[in-house]
Amino acid sequence: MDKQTITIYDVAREANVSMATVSRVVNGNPNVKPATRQKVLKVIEELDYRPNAVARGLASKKTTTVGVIIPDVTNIYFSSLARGIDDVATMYKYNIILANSEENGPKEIQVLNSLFAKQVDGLIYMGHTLSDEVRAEFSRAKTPVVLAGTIDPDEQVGSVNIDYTEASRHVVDKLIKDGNQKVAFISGDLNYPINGKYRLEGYKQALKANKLPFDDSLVFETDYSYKAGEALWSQLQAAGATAAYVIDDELAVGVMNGMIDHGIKVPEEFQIITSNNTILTEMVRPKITSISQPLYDIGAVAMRLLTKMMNKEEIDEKTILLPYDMVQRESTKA
Amino acid sequence: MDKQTITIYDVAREANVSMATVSRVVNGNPNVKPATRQKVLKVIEELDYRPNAVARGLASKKTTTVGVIIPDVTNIYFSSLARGIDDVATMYKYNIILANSEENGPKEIQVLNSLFAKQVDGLIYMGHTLSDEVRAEFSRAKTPVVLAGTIDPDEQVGSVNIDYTEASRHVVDKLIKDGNQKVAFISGDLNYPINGKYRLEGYKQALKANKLPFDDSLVFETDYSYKAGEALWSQLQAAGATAAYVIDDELAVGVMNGMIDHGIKVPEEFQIITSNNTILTEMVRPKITSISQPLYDIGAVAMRLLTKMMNKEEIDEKTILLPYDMVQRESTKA
DNA sequence: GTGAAAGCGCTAACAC
DNA sequence: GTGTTAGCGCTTTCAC
Repeated sequence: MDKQTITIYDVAREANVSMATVSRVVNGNPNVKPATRQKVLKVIEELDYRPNAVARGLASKKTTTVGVIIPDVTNIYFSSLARGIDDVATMYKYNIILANSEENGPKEIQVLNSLFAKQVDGLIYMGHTLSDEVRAEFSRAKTPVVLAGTIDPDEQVGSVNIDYTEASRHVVDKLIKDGNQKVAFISGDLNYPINGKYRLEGYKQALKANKLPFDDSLVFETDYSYKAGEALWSQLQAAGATAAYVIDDELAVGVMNGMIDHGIKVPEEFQIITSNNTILTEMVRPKITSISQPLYDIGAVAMRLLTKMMNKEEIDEKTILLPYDMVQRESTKA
Repeated sequence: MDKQTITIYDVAREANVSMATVSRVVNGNPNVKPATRQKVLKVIEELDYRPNAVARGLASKKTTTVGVIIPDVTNIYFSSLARGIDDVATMYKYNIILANSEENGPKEIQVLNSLFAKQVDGLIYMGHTLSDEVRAEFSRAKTPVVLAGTIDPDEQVGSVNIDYTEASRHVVDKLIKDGNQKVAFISGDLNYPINGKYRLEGYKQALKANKLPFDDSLVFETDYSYKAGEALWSQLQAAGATAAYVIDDELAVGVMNGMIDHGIKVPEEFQIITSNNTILTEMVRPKITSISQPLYDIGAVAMRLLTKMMNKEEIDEKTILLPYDMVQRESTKA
């Protein structure tokens, strides 16, 4: 037997006012006489009344909830973005429905449908790529969408990223200038535009600027995992690489440990630069030089952009690039 | 001008049936003639009808949404739990509202209120401790609650953990048997029962079993952070410790690196065992011996338990202990 | 400054 | 097997 849930109606009755008035005080509407407000507040307190957000959502067509699609919360890159998202969401009184997509097509679609069914006011999408099916779902629902740390080559929806091409060019250039003629590009799936298009392009630009030929055998496509990196040492040796730019920190740690475990000295004989500057880069020995992306900020700015969209505010620019940096550590020459 | 949202009513009209029938087919109720079902399905397709979960939630008083309180998604220990939670939630058609608490009292309460206002069907709480205020909120809302990787000494609500005392006793015993007379206990906040009560108790039990005195100066209370660990080396040296049991992996890596960076050899001169067996333990050199907790499973089992509670199924035991293990690596003697 | 009343889109008896 | 009809608890015109 549920202890009867108490509603706005109960409060109205006890306070001798109408539901509308109670609603006004609950929502901070200024058009209420102070005395009335006090009276209502007192009754709310006495009855321990708690507004039902579901009913409010139905009536107002706003849920103050946003959906967040994440490939895997367990991945520090994405969870850092998520943290930024949640913090500014909280700041603006939104809650987050978090869903792991595994970047698995059917599951992604199902999850999106479920979020839209729940009438989220907006959506933040994170992933390595944006499939046509997902894009189709975005336009089917009229809900505003922002991508965080995720590229949409078409720039149809809002997005927050760094300039991956430029960052990649920057660090590969450094590696070359430090004396490496053969710099490996160690990537995840090259079908992801962020890898195969942007970062690879930056890699090529650096080669070109230094009048070095592009050599296919120096491009490695592998899993985003520690183990995958660990296994790469012999192929890197075979290809004659003396340095590598790696697109993921776990992968980079794997590459480095694989090298070291097989007697190759870092940075003396092999140099490494990675991409995400997660705490990992500081926990291993030698510490790894890295591009530093403002992960938390990417998430935070993405959520901020989304709040503007949800409020139908004027947006000056919906494709945002945040500045990156490079942190010099022990896996490269100073 | 919103393109008019289409409702169950529109479908009913177009299909020449009642709203009830549409509702039945949408919800998979078998009491519908196949022919009718087909007709309705066809109209749903044509109109691109999508059920509104908010309206459903209001009418049925079930939102198929559960709240999840997490101190920090960015922490791999908690995000591993969260991943297990989300996977079985999805399996049972629930969505997760994820909220970072920072283990900050007022924020925690506010977040809880917001989740309850959204009428979550259940709640999973993660944290290092359970304040009285939080406990009070739990009982104020009649919503079922399960703790994941979190201790409630009172066992008032459901919970899933490992036996921290026993695990702690086990590894400290090993360290002693391996020849260490002075084993440090490196902990986070000792006010957290999981540390100050359970794990410390296991530490003491191991000492006692080996007829070693308890020595206060071997107990270190510090932050759960890499930096904090790194700074500990001199105090450990001063105390004469030759081994340590550490309650967090990041902290353990910090302790180890601090030692190594100051010329102390691990494991020859100092041995370390940590608690969470996250991927970190494999990424550093030497790799760190660890208690292995089934983090994903703790989350998964917690969510499973919660589904049972939400369905008001019979629960045999709401305080669940999952088995732990120890993984021997390079930071201890074989 | 306040109230009356019409929904929001759906479920859940209950009747037929 | 299908339809009717109350609500669910709140917001939001529109009057006054």
